[in-house]
Amino acid sequence: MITEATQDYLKTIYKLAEKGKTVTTNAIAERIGVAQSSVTAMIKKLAELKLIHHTPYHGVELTQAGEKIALEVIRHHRLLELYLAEALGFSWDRVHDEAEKLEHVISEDFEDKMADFLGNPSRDPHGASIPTKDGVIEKRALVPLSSAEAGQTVKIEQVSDNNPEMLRYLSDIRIYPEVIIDVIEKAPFAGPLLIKIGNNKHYLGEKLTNNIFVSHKFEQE
Amino acid sequence: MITEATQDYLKTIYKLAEKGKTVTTNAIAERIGVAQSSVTAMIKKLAELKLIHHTPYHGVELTQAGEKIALEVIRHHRLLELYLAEALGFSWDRVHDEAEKLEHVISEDFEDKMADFLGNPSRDPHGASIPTKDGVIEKRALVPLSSAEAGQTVKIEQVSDNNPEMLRYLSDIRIYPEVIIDVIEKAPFAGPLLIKIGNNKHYLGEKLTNNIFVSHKFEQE
DNA sequence: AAACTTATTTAGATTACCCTAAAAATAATA
DNA sequence: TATTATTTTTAGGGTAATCTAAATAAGTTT
Repeated sequence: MITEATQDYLKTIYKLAEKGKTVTTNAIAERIGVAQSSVTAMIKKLAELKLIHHTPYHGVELTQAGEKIALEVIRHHRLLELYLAEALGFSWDRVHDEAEKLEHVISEDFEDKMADFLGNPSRDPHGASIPTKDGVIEKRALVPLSSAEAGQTVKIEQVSDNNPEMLRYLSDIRIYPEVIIDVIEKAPFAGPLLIKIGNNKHYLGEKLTNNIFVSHKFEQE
Repeated sequence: MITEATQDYLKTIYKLAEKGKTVTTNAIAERIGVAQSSVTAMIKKLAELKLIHHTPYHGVELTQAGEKIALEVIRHHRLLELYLAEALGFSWDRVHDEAEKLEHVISEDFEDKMADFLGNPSRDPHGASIPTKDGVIEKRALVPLSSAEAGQTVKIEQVSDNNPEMLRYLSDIRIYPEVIIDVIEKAPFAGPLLIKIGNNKHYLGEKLTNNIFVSHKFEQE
């Protein structure tokens, strides 16, 4: 039986791997919020179940079976986030925590009925891609807003979903997926960005701009 | 922290107590589907948490604190059942199992939003009363259909929610809460009942009539 | 290469829940 | 009342996930 903890580890490994870096024991421990030794123990278990490959001292990789489970959990999570927002009127800063608990317990039937209600959506409220039922996920080449240059016009594609306070601020200043913004200036040494949204300008610090992902307008259309 | 298992035991104790009989270790074990010794252990824990009173060899009783938790879980369960049916189109034989898992993980916020969406309902799809947010539950004097006599006209008030197969049969023959039926004849020695619903007649065995709860029409209005 | 730092793993415990099998208490019957 | 049957509890274990603290391996500096 695949436990909730197992699902959480697989999901976490998937997300860390997505960023390109090798997935270390440490990184998993930090992300999940457990001791490193707990991760070592779980890694051993996951490797026995053939859900990951583990090269001691050199990190882990999901097997196909492991990735399948990870994507199922992620599908649940993202469908839930959108469903909670659309059907129940949750604000976008609250959907993550609720989905985090529900993702492990809903049935296939529940999943299908949500997907149906939502018209088989491809993005969650934060702009993240929703894997299909058979485990296919759209891969987009997004860059953090922090890497944009003064003078560029970019489109907000996605924002991190796990910091409610940040999400509230972002909605205050009208930063959502699909919004087009202009980068007016960029202070040197990874300093704040001055951006323009409609008629408003805002300075955004690095903490923020690392968690906002954009595509360049000219690359889009 | 109140664990899921704790919630399940309290809910089960509440439901058994509701039937009038004393709540024995055995009854709890059977209902939850665990060994008796597991129940003994949990009883010890619940008594330490002052959620129940325990008289060894003579059963348990919920304290006020215990009943409060039980009613919260029951509220979650019944709101969820109705929500799943109304908002997501679940058939009434499927809502129980799904609600059984979700009831432990939804937030207060989720509960409130469901209640809102449903217009603060007082009954779930099987006719069971939904406790209010502050733990008040309407108590009705219902009798099993098996105790009705030939010639009586009764109103279906509630049916057991935990047997999907039975629920499918009941909806096949149009037995739902609020439906009025006539008891045509009753075979002796707790035999089957012949009932009339609209223009159709059906024989119902004891297994069924013990799980259908009615009120007598003349008592109602 | 030796010494230090950092990352990872092992060792040993803890908590929550569950189990089987045996013992003890209570209730039912001869 | 003594015996039998039933119910409940104790005794002793197991699994899954977690922890702290100590040991080991790998990577980095001097």
